[in-house]
Amino acid sequence: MSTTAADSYSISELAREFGITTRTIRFYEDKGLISPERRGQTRVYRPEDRVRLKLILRGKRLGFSLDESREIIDMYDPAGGNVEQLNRLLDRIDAKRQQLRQQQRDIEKMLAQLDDATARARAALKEQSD
DNA sequence: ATTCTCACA
DNA sequence: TGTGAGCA
Repeated sequence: MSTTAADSYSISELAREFGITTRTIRFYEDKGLISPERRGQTRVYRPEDRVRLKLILRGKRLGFSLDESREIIDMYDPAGGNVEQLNRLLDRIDAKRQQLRQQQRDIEKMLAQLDDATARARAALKEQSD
């Protein structure tokens, strides 16, 4: 393992590992999703910070906002089975699914309107040639 | 190389 | 939701 010391990571190590910029990691901290320790001025990330970062990225892939991800991640209880957290996650996924379906309906309506506009424009052109 | 702040999309 | 610049 390329660890610096007692299971800690630097911001650049995490950035490299997850394919994001150090800027992004500091941004997440600013939004309250991660709270690394400080050794003087520099941030020292522990394994649990690394896990949180991984969960943030996972939430992003699922289409969750940082606020949504934070709400879910903050419920994680290292002890216990995290029943409440998992139920919250299921609720959020359900809401996201409904949101996507609504967007899907909206897109279909817009496509239909474009079809309509196309038909009208073509009809108008045809009258020119007649 | 790291931190912070301000501006910007 | 991030990024870039300029500073210390």
